[in-house]
Amino acid sequence: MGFDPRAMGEEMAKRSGAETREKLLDAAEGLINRQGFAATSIDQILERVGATKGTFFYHFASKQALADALIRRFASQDRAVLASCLERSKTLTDDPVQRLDVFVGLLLEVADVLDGTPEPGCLFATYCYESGLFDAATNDVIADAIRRWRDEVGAMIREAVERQPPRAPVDPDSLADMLTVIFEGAFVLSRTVGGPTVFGDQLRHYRAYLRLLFGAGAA
Amino acid sequence: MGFDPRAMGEEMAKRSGAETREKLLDAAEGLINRQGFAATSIDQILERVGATKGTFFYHFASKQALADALIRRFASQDRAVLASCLERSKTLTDDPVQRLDVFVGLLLEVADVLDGTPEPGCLFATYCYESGLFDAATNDVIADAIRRWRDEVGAMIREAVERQPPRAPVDPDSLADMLTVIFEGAFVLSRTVGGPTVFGDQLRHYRAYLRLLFGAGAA
DNA sequence: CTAAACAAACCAACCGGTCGGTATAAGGAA
DNA sequence: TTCCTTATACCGACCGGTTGGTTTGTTTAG
Repeated sequence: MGFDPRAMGEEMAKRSGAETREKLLDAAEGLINRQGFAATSIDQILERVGATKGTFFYHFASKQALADALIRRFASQDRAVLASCLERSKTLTDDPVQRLDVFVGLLLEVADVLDGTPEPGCLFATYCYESGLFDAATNDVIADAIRRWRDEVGAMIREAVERQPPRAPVDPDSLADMLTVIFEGAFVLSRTVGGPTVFGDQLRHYRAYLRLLFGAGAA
Repeated sequence: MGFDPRAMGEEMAKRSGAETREKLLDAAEGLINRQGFAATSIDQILERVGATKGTFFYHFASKQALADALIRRFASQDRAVLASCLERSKTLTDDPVQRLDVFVGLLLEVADVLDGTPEPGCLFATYCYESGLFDAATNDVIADAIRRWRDEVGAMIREAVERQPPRAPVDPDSLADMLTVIFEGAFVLSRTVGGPTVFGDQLRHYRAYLRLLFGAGAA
């Protein structure tokens, strides 16, 4: 968001190319969240921002390029969330089993934010249900992002399993994937039937499952 | 499906309006699964079926009407799966805790089918990520279908909880919703990173969670 | 001067939708 | 049986509007 302290008067600094680009991306993301990519026209995006066609094609070579830039930005934010929770959980505890629990606890804060968002959406899912419209490179961005969660969370789970044998046999990869599954599933649930604590409730189930598996205190 | 026993020769009965309608729905579903609704043109559907514009608008008043007919058909199939698994689980055992386990076991067969499908997709999710394109009645079909799962599975869980207090506190509704969440999440996972046993693995985690909660098999 | 944005006209392709017409089969009346 | 009517099912040319994208030129700020 970062305001520009110099230009708080009335007129925003006209000479900010990157800012206009971000505004175009923001408007596109909002519209795509409701209608999908195909139904979102360039004119609609332009109308929201208050720009003209020339401006759009100055910043993006094509609509496809917009789509690509958009998921890359989204994937970057997603990566930041993962890295932040990962790092904080490592700082807070050294025990692998506890760290896993703390990690999910930190994600619960993210879930609360999503539950407080009017129309929560995930660009990954939106794109994947229109995957036929995008080229391989664009689709790969999504796959890479999801695989990163699997790798990082999977590593944590492996450490926890090593420290404390789970109460039931566990496949670390699919158990790590389950985090993605729960988030993506919660998006669908939230957008269809709604509810004020969908993300939180589902993530708490995941945490309860982990706690039962690694049975804190009791074995 | 009901075949016409009179016209089994070679030429299909020309006078089969319902059949053409189904073919249009099938073609539309396939295309929408890959591109979404907005990007799927009527001409594309027609080309697949080998029909012309006049035929389409003879069977459907508009593209919106096609969308509506399509989810209603999908919701009807979805309802059939739920009813089938529900009824069979009731036949197989009387104990509420076991019935829940059997029910999920039957769904595992469905999961195997999905894992064997080239491009598994759920129209509910596809629509929900383009929800801005459909009217309220169309969107309601999806919400009703998902609520039905919550109600039916939620009732089973409540009976199980009553019979055998779970190892951790349980909210029946959100635990029932978790089934939908896992399926929908598995769709996204399957379509992005792929894998031959995504649905099965995730559903097995759900079953493992239930077994740990209700201590089936081992206590 | 150059980067960044505005303005407006223009284009071919495609979109959802309309419309007049046609082939076929069933049903009734002669 | 033959003829006529009627409804179903389908055809394909056509229409106005929108789409992504282009072009050419002007303006503004650093």
